[in-house]
Amino acid sequence: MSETGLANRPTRPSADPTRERILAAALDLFSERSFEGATTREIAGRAGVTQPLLNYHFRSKDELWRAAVDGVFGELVEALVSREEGLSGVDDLTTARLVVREFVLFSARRPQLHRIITQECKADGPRMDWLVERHVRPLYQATTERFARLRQQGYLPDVPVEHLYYIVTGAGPTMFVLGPECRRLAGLDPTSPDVIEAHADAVCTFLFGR
Amino acid sequence: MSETGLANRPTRPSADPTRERILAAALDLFSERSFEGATTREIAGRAGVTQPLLNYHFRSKDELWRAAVDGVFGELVEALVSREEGLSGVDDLTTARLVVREFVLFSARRPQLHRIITQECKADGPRMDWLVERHVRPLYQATTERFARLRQQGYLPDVPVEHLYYIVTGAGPTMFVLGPECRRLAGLDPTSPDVIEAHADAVCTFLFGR
DNA sequence: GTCTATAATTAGATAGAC
DNA sequence: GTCTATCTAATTATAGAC
Repeated sequence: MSETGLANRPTRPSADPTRERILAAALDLFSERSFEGATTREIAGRAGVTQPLLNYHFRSKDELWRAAVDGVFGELVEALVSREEGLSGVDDLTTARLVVREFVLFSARRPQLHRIITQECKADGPRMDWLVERHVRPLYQATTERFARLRQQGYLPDVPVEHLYYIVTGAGPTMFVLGPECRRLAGLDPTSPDVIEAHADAVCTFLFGR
Repeated sequence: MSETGLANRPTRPSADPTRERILAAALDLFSERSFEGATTREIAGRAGVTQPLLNYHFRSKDELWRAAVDGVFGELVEALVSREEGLSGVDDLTTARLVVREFVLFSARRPQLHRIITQECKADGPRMDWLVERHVRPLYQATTERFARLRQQGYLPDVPVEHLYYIVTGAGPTMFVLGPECRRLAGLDPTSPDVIEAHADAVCTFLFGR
């Protein structure tokens, strides 16, 4: 996995608590309302500071967005890498199951990541360009390589790995990305551990069988 | 299916060509850029008219959005209903396969629908409220009822239908929702008939087995 | 570092001519 | 119906005090 670049990614350097509160608020609002829909005033308000302070800590709205995105992707990579590190000696199928499971759990914990990917990758643009090349491509590489190995071993149906990638990244996170809808529509709380477990089970059942 | 209200939905009344061009441009831009990200000036520009004309044909930006959304959902319901109408006497499993397949084909043809659902259902708001109650809930009802029947007959694994719903609405459209990303990342053209067919096959294999 | 005040830009909507 | 011109409000970013 190290050849694909997943592991050697920097964690954010700053530990300024104000800066961190701004980043957390920015991630929430950007992911819910999209880049244009989120206003810097509201981000500041949720972080408990005034709006011009964002321009002190970050050069622009755009740079604030990038910093917030770097944060969540760092968390995802950290979750996947540390999950896999605890599995030396375990067979490929079980490893894959557990990594996919970890991916679903992460998607439930931080649906913001998939919300932002969906917002920015619907159309070409400078933010999509940055997002794909910096963050999404390494994950795509690692994932499709894993799926290819599993398919060769007969653990997955004969489906091209590109399609498998979009099936898994769709089936896993969508319930959590559409959390408010899910609550209204299905009467399920997508933040409850039971629901999250059930969804991870469901996705793994379809992917790998019972 | 008629009890769930899928069939008795009005088709849009107007046939004014200018109005239709505005609606088409609005659907594209709203779905790519989100409600706030799409400007009425750009919608007007793509439709080949001036910005104030939108306020002549539609009371507000909000009403324009609703009209555009009514349009795509009308197309989806029309596609699903007419697909099923051509299948009297066919067994339940084959019918389900073909309806899911039709859903994937529609998602490839009109990814705008899922882009808009994703944008609006990430957070509660007046547009999510309207969208869910008017359009999404009837589809959710019809879909989960179908899945419940198939599960009883043993055609689907023992997974709660709510999870099945989010697995299918995630796995089917995501490749097309993220069309520009897919092109860059996987080198596949998600508008090409071959790719669309392959994805429909992959989703059906994933869902119903070979 | 964090604030108040404000500049510069841009958005959606309206008035009124044709 | 469609246009030009313009109003009002809201946005990001900057200046400068503390």
